Amino acid sequence: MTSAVDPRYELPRDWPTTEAEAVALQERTRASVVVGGEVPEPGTGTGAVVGVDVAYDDEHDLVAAAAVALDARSLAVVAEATAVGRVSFPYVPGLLAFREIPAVLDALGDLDRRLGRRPDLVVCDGYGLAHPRRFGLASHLGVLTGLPTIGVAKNPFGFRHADPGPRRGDWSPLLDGAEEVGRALRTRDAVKPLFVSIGHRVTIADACAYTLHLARDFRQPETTRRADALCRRALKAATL
DNA sequence: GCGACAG
DNA sequence: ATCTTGTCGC
Repeated sequence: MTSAVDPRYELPRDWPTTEAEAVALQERTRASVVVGGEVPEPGTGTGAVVGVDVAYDDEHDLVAAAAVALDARSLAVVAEATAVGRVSFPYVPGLLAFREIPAVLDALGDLDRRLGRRPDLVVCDGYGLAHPRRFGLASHLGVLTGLPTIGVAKNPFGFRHADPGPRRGDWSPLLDGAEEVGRALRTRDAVKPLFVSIGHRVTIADACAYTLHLARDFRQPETTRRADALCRRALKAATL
């Protein structure tokens, strides 16, 4: 007998309600992250690369998530899915996953059914291992779904980094003390770098290679741009 | 106690 | 994240 809903896209029963529970869950789940693995070379895969993002309307207590699948080679949009729900957790630095993942899982599960297969890679807006407890949004989503994930953020959070060279592709280590937790990666010549980190089942080199491939025309990856536009539209539609 | 702080 | 007009430039 086949279950109607894939359990890999369901919220765990022990999903936290308080900050203390959330931190404790991160501490005991961080060991499940897999660093390294094989994903198809950027641009040569025959599968789909998925971008996820979330938008909020705190006035109406609404949250809208979007998951957009792009053809790994052409970057053309092949499938889209959205999910709307109630905001269930406040924004707390270090606990972003608990605010975004519920809606993201819903959208991702729907997208999987529409695609008819699992994505090659999921690109998240935020961090993976570059996190106070090495378990940011991208890593958490990866562990829950079992999918390869990466985190691409627009800000360095509290981490240190030297300014990368001026050209697209130039990068410098993102450091938490002496530990390298990710990379500051320049995706466009003379434009502010992005901050890339491993989510789950990928190497940092592949994470950066994919980010560059997806950010061919703009500073941000095409996956993130499409997902961002879609979740904003879904939020407006839900508000009206 | 003060400041910093992904989205 | 979100509140927000025009404006400079490709």
